[in-house]
Amino acid sequence: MTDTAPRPTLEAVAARAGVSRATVSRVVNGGDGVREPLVARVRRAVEELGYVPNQAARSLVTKRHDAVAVVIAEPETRVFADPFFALQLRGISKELTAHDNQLVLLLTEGRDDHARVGRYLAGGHVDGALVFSLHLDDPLPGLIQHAGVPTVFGGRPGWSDGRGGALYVDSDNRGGAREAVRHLAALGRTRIAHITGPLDQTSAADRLDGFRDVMGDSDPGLVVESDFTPAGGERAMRELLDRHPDVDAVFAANDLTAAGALRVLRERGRRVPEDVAVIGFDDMVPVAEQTDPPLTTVRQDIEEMGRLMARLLLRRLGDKGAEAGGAGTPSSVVLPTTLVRRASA
Amino acid sequence: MTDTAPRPTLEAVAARAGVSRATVSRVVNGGDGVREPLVARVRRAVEELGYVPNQAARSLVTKRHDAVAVVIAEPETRVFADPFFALQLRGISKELTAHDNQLVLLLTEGRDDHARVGRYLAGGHVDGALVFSLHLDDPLPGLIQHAGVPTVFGGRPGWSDGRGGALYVDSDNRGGAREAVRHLAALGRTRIAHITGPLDQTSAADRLDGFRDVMGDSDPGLVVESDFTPAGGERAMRELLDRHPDVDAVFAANDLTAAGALRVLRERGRRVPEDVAVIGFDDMVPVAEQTDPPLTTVRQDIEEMGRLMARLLLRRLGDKGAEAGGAGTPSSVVLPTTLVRRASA
DNA sequence: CAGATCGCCGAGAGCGCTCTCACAGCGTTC
DNA sequence: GAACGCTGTGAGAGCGCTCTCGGCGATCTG
Repeated sequence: MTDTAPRPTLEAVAARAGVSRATVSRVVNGGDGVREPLVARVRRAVEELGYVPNQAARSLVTKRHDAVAVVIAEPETRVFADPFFALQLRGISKELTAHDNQLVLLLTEGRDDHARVGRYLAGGHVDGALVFSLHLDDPLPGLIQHAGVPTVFGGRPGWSDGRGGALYVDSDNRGGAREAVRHLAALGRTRIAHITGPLDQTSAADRLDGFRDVMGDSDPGLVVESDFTPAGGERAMRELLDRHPDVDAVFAANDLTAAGALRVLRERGRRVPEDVAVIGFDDMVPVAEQTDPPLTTVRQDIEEMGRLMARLLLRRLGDKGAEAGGAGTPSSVVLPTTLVRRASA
Repeated sequence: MTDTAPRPTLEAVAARAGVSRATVSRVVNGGDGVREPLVARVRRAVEELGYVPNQAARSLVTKRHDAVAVVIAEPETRVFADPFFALQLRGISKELTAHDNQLVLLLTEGRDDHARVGRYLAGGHVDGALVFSLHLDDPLPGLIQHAGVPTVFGGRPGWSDGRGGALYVDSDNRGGAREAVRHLAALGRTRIAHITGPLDQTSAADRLDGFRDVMGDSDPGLVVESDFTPAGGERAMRELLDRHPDVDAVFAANDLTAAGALRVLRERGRRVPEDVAVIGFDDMVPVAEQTDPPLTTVRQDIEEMGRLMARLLLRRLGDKGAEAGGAGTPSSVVLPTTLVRRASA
């Protein structure tokens, strides 16, 4: 409640320590090239006055902000239905704070927001951006690249193959899907179906590719497109059961979908996993553990993805500066997945 | 990749428009007191050059940052198990961006992080803070008050009764609990139990109070302390069933706990809701809809809570400045809850 | 129609910091 | 013992903006 205590400036610290502003600045920023007795004196003055550098003034001259934007597009859709982004944020946050960077969160919904984000990023308020954009046709990535802000994407952007240079971190959706389907096959299942996610998202497309890697195009009827929701899972499962009553295994593109499928299976009197084995994707623990039976699924290390995204970006930012150029330019990363066996397959 | 295009300054815009820096500044900040032809000329120059104000320079003189910190303490515990914080964040974000404020996210885990956050807030990088601190003994709120940053808490802080002035937004945990228990009573249940959350959190304590408001202290054995987790819910339910086999209704302090209880009930052969009616709290949709049977629960408007928190803070910040003082000082808000009837009660 | 008033605009100071540059002090070399 | 390097320190400019203040033309008053 003490209204705006006048925060001490460099000048004040300098006066108290009996040195110049420049020396205090040097000490505050690492203390290279200042002799020990002075360093101590300055440190003490800083301590006594409770000096904290004014970031605005600093940024003004360094053109650095030590801040990174995290852009999450269209949160309504999916983001907040599961802890996916929360975990990524945690990973990002850890890495960022470890390097004294701030996290500016930008949530967007709809087109006008895109413009706002574009302006913000172009405005040079942050040093870089971490962007989550799920859909192929999202204009956001384009805007951002246009803004010229160093960026790392969460999940492979749909267009990244052709053009070079887009940095991203993704998990091995295709490999994970393969593993899931192989597991079902190893269980002796022969009529294995796949309920996909929305195929305009690379994660869903990649999981479908993984499925096909193992199953081939043999019976296209066993692939039903869906939308990552439980309701979608129910619908797809019904369709599947009607068209192919002999189906004995289902690989669902995510856990929510699997949960929906599970319900329909029970309702239709199929036992899981005896009659039909089910595997999900994501390992959304609160869901996967609550289903009946608990869901076998493919886990991705989400927090680690976040951490890696931040690390990649920070490294890129560092390279531009005068950091040790030894590490070379960073490149995109695809993280492995692991199959988590519970009861459903 | 166009390395740091030299962003245009006020000076540049002024030159192009043939006016002074001051005039451009006026136009950029609302344009009061500048005659129309000039306004238009400046606007055009801004457009043509793609001018974006340098926030650092601006903050340096205004001492305003148009940024608010959101502090989430100890995310590991509970935060990321459910979409609770994600939804709050969304509400906060909406309100903040509507008033052109940025959201700086600070996630903490452990004591050293507290110090870091304290330093950051004291450093005056943001105009205010929105703080989520779940536990009574959390030192963070103290630190923050000490830092003298205008703050709004998410959820009633444990100590706020005695001391004055702490602004918070909470949902009506006590009232919601009362409603839940009354609903069970109206169903004709007489042996109503309560599985609590961790009682060092005000939300859990308030829900217990609400339970007692209706049930009195009649049978203390019907209250079992737990921890907001599914496993805790299972444990508590078992204990309850062992001690009171005649229990015919359970009010669980949250949905996760209720899900655990449901499982034990089924395992022990009790039908829900016929033998035992169950109500949760939170309306964590992905969980509440997946349980068998779907969970009756108490919903709180989480996104609205976030929005309100931001609104309160913004208003407080505005008051300090030269805004219309008409609205008076804002005060804490308690949001109503609603009972969502599904199948479990 | 003179004088007071008002609205609009420009000049200039200064926010708190970093960074370059000059210079002081010291040790080294021939 | 003079010339030369160092290293450590201070002086000062300037980052891009806001905001006060003073000037000046236009309007209002008596």
